Formats: sequence, C-alpha cells, structure tokens
Amino acid sequence: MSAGYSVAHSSRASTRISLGVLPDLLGYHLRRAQVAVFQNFAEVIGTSDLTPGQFGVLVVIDANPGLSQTQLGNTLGMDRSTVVAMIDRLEHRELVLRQASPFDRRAHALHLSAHGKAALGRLLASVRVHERAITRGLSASEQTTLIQLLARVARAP
Amino acid sequence: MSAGYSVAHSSRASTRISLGVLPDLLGYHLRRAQVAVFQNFAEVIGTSDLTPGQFGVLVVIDANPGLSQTQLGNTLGMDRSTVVAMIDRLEHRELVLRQASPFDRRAHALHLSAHGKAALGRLLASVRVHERAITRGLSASEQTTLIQLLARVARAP
DNA sequence: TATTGTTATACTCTATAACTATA
DNA sequence: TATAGTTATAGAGTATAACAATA
Repeated sequence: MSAGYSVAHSSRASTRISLGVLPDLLGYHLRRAQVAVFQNFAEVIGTSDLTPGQFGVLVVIDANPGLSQTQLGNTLGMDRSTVVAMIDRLEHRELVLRQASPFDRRAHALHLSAHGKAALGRLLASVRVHERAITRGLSASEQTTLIQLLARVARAP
Repeated sequence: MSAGYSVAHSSRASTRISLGVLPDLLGYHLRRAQVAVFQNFAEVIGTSDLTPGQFGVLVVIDANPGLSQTQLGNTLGMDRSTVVAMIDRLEHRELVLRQASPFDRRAHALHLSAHGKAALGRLLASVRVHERAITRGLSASEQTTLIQLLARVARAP
C-alpha cells in the first residue's frame, strides 16, 4: 500500500501529512464541504439554536401544514423513528405542534406554532446570509452548476 | 410564510409535498448528495464493516505511518476527543495499532496492523466500485468540475 | 394484513471541560 | 506554560425490531 517510510519523524506541526487517495474521491470532498457548510451554518444561525436538519423540517412543515410524520420522513429521507426524535425536540422547544389528523386517527398532523413561524422567518434571513457566505468565491453560474451536479449525484443510486 | 392552506388533505402517498425554499439552497443539496453517497458506500462496502470516516482514517494512517492522533485530527478536521473514540473502535477491531512515539512520550504513533493493511487493500477496490456508482451519470469533466467546486466550498470559510 | 406512531435499544459522530503525563 | 492523549459527559442523527392503535 504505502512505501512504508514514516513521514511523522517529528511532532512539529510543519510535518507534511499526505491524504493518500482521498483527494481523488468525490465522497471525501462531499464530506469536507458538508463539514464546512455545517460549521458556517452554526456560526451564522447559532450552533445551539438549530441544526440544518431541523431547519429543513421547519421549512417543509411550513410549506405543507398538516402533513404527517411519515410524509415528512419520506420527503426528507428520514426513517419514521428518526422523525419521532426530531419532532420530539422541536415540540419540546415549542416550535412544532402535533395535532390530531382529521383524516386518520393513527396519524399526527404537523403544524408550526406561532412561535415556530416567527422563528422560521428569522431563520430564513440568516440562512440567506449563510448561503452567501458558503457560495462566495463561486460565480452565479458555478453555483447553479454545483447544485445541478449534486442533485444528479443524489438521484443516481 | 406559507399561504396557510394545508396540502395534506389526504394521507394518500400520492399527495404532493412541497420542499419550500430547500431546492434553492446549496446546503440542502449537499446534504442529500451526502446521504445518497453514504448509503451507496454502505451497500458496496457493507454497512457494519466500516464507515466512510473510518475508511479515511485508515487511508491517512497508511499514507503517514507513525503520525500522531493530533496530526490525524488536524488532517481530517476532527477534534482530539473524536480521534480518541475513532481510534478506539479501529483498535478494538485490530485494524490500527497505537505504538509508543520515539519522539514524544506523550504521543502515540499510529500504524496499520497487518490485518488493517489487508483490509485497506480490499476496501480500496470496493471504494473504486463505489465511486463509479455515485459518479455514473456524470461525465469525466463533470466529475472534475464537481470536485473542484466542492473543494472551493470547503476552503471558503 | 398493512400502516402510523411509538418505545427500546444501539451505534457513529461530534464536541466541551477537566484531568494526567509529559514537554 | 503549553501540548498529547484521555475520560466523562452530552447531544444530534441514524437505524432496527417490536408493539398498540387504527386502517
């Protein structure tokens, strides 16, 4: 695999560390970009305030008031049990309400609380700042290209 | 925010669910692509076998035998305590060895075991299959473009 | 029989703070 | 004083399996 020669002959920070095959792999760059974006999200939005995943849940509930947990999970690619934990947290923070579904007595109809709607309004402004930060350095057409290529990767499997 | 009309007037799977503003956000597409790539990795490599993050650790240790945990963390953007947990798992599975550093008695020199090297060899072959799967549908130049754009997003902050 | 939500359980990743042993 | 690794702790995200209520 490797040549077998240790490059770590010193603990100095200046020691060059090789990434091996990683820079050739799309998966690696995806993860690094994801980490950078997540960190910027936390800086702009406030790390303890909300995660990107929770923001996405609020957006989808706002756009589809009354949808069920199963519908939400299918839309965002989350398991049912994951949705339960997710909504539990947002309900404890009084951003989301579980109401009785008028169509199916097994299901919950999800809605944003007034507090949740106000929070989402503030979040959307912050998210726009966040998006500008992570795409600064990319032209408008490069942003479009990147999003389209990512969407094709997400659909691929 | 939303018009306030519920779209979930039925629990039928055919109900159209809106993603709201999400399709306009780079962060959203990044997350969806990441999830798809992670799932394909698990399918090709075997979900319980190794995660993409653990694979990356093996690659970097192989490329830099004897490096310290701190160097590893800096290279892959992980906290020191995260590295401890990561190496604990790989050490329990006898893929990675913690040896005494000849330069610093506080530090551990990380090496792959013989078993770890053999496992990495097999993994690299599977990862090539995985990469072909997630980039199928993209031309060679599109793959290059995507990686370069992601690298710029990762460096941006 | 199948589906919705739930609980119990478990694992990975992540990080902060405080500790120890070294430097 | 500062650094390397560790521990304790915590929380998010993820998932599987089994269950009750309902369809």
